[in-house]
Amino acid sequence: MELAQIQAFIAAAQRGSFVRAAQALIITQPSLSARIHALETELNTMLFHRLGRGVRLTEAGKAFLPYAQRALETLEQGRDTLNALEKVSSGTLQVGSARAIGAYVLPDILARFREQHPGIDVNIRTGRSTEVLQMVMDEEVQVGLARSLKHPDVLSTWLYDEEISLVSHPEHPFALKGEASIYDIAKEPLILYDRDSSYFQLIDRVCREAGVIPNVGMVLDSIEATKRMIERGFGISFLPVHGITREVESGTLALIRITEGHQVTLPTSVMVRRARIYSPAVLAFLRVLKSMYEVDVPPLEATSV
Amino acid sequence: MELAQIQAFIAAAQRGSFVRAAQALIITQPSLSARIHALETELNTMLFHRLGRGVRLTEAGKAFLPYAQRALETLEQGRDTLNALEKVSSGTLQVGSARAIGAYVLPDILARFREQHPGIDVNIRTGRSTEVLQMVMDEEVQVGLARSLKHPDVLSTWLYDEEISLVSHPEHPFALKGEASIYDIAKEPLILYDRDSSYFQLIDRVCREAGVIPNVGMVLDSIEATKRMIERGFGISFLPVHGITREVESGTLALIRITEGHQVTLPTSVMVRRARIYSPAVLAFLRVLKSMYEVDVPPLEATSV
DNA sequence: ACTCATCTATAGACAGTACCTATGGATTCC
DNA sequence: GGAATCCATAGGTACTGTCTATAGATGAGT
Repeated sequence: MELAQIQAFIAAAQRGSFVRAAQALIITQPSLSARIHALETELNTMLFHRLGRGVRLTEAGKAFLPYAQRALETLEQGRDTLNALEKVSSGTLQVGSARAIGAYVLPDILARFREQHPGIDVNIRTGRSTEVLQMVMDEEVQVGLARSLKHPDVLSTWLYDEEISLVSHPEHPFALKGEASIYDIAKEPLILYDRDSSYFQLIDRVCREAGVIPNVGMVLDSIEATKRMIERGFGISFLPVHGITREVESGTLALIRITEGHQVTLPTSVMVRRARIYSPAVLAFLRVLKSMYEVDVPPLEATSV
Repeated sequence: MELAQIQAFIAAAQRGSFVRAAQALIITQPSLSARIHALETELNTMLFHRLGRGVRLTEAGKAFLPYAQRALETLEQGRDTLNALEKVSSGTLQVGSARAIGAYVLPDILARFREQHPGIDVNIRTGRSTEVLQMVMDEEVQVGLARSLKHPDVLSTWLYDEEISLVSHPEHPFALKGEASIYDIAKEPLILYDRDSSYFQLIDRVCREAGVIPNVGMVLDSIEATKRMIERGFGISFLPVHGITREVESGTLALIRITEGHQVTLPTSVMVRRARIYSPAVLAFLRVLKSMYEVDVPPLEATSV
């Protein structure tokens, strides 16, 4: 059985004539006759009575017709679904981003990306790093930017280390001195945010490794809220440097060096689901990351269809 | 799009490997790879991610798979339906018959037919001649035996004239005399049957053409009941000769000649729906009729598949 | 890190197919 | 009875779908 035979069968059934069915399918009448004959041979039954002028469905033909029509309609619906999907995803890029990256780093990346690829729409979804990993796994997004996490089905490429700095009010004794020791830090009320985040766990780990128990004054739910509290003198915090460049330049927040020289960083990666081939939009985005961060992104050698 | 491509797509989706899908479809792996590639080219989308070992459906592939499976299932159901239809009708013959023919003439025909074609089952459906015509029209039966009726879509071939004879009790004055006039007949209680049948209309017409009003004593519902009443002396009747041969031979009923020489007959035909080709069983049946009645039956020159 | 196994994709050859035109045979219409 | 129309067959041919052989890529094992 071939789809061309099914098409011939349906066309002949609808028109009662091999000649008119052939015209409709833009083939010659002997070709259509041969298609019908081949189908009847394979099904081992006559589908049409041949009259002097035209044809008429047999009982078998009448019985088979609904199935034939439904099968072709189903394939047409499948094709339509793919076309709709293509329309939706063609020229778009889904990016998953950890919150800190999404708010303070991704805008620069997107500005550069849009310069070079104005026709590609980008949809951003944010979450914690583990959530971003899952989005990539489930193909809810095509590309993820987050703290480096490992999974056998995901290809991660390190881009940069996010620098985390101690921050205080500009008139705080730490700011006047320009530096603070771990011992001093432990005595100040510490403002943190997002107890479940990798950032929170990082700060907690750094303090404990330094042998101090952090004096957590409050836990907020965002970097922005944290900045406002520090500006009002309610405490100090560790924040990603990318997130406070504007406040530091305007003098409302101060970066404090740690006397012992501790460097706190979060390695940040780009993640894609492992596959042989990536869409042009994904490849374009990875090229922008490569040029901005001057690192090799492995999938870039793969070709697309 | 070809069904072979759909089959390859489904097999690969189910097995996650072109090699195993090819094995399942009993083709080589490059053939399967080519089928998938052709399908993806026609649909203008990737259906599979190619991994190092095996393949995985893309989102587009996942979206298309249910449609592909449903289409193949639908065609399989269509094929199953035809197989079931074939099983029902293969080796069987549906015959529609007028009641008088079905009871007294058809048995001889069927005896002869079964001698020559023991493997063909015959299903008989009876009714009045107009009902038999409709059965042939609707293809509820393949062949009809009834009073000759005309329809543009039905091919009728005369077989014989059914002789209708006056019948009485053997000790009835008519039987003793061996004949009766129309005048005499009109004075006797006439027993008829099936007021709506062509036979009833025939008798009524013959009497009126002879200028007499039939003295209808009773109307029964079958030839058998009519015979029993005549045997009990309740009246006389006109009956098909084929239907009373046994009673005449055993002396329980008598055939009465009509003095004026009236001959009452019903022309009897075989009917088939017009078509170019007939099944072997239909052709076999028509051949038996041809040899029994020594008439040409037109469709016999047509060939079957 | 290297080698081997496994999988998909490509290239070239070729038998089979699906289409064409021409025309035969049958039926219908005038 | 002849013309028109329709379906079926025959012969020719360009194209297709499959094969084998092998290239290229990835993953597993050592």
